[in-house]
Amino acid sequence: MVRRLKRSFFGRGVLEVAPELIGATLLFKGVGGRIVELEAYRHTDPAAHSFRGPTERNAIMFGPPGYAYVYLSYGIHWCLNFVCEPKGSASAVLIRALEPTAGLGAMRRRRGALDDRLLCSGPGRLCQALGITHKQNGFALDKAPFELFARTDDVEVVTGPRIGITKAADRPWRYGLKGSRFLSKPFARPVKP
DNA sequence: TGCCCGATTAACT
DNA sequence: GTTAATCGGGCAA
Repeated sequence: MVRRLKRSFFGRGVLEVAPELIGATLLFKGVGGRIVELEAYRHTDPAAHSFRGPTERNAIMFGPPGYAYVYLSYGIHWCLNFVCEPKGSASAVLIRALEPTAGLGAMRRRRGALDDRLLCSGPGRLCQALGITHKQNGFALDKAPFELFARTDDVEVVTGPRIGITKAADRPWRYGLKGSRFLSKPFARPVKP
């Protein structure tokens, strides 16, 4: 039984929502896959875009949950977030990697002839593969052209420090599907006692 | 207005 | 391992 995720799914604590999204399926115009990696950002978190208050860029983060926040990273790459928590809490999850399952042809065309492992393994890569840009900023996640489906299988979720940030880099708010071949980077193996 | 730097990636050595 | 590409946000002046 496939269950569509509604906007209300996101109206809870971002640290609660984040692990539940691992294994969920994200499609944009029928192209996408299974979410295998993401990171949580809260407005009380110095690494979050919303930390210093609302601006033109981050306005969507301060709106209601269940919408897409898309921003340009390093002047080059688009990155996709899902807004979480009640309106005004300005928290979101950054979608960092997908296991491609639908529309492989379109993804290969947009990304160039690469190893399928590199199609969606990174926040900029997956936006390029799905064709997501600033035009989708503010789109509802439970309405076309977006589709989101809850996971249907049991998954094992691993956590670790977030990637590519300098502030609050110690907080373990990166979540991944254990053993996935489509992570942007491996998670550190637990150290033996 | 000017300057620095970033929730990144690919192509280097 | 290192670094260029590329540009908007945020802050100092």
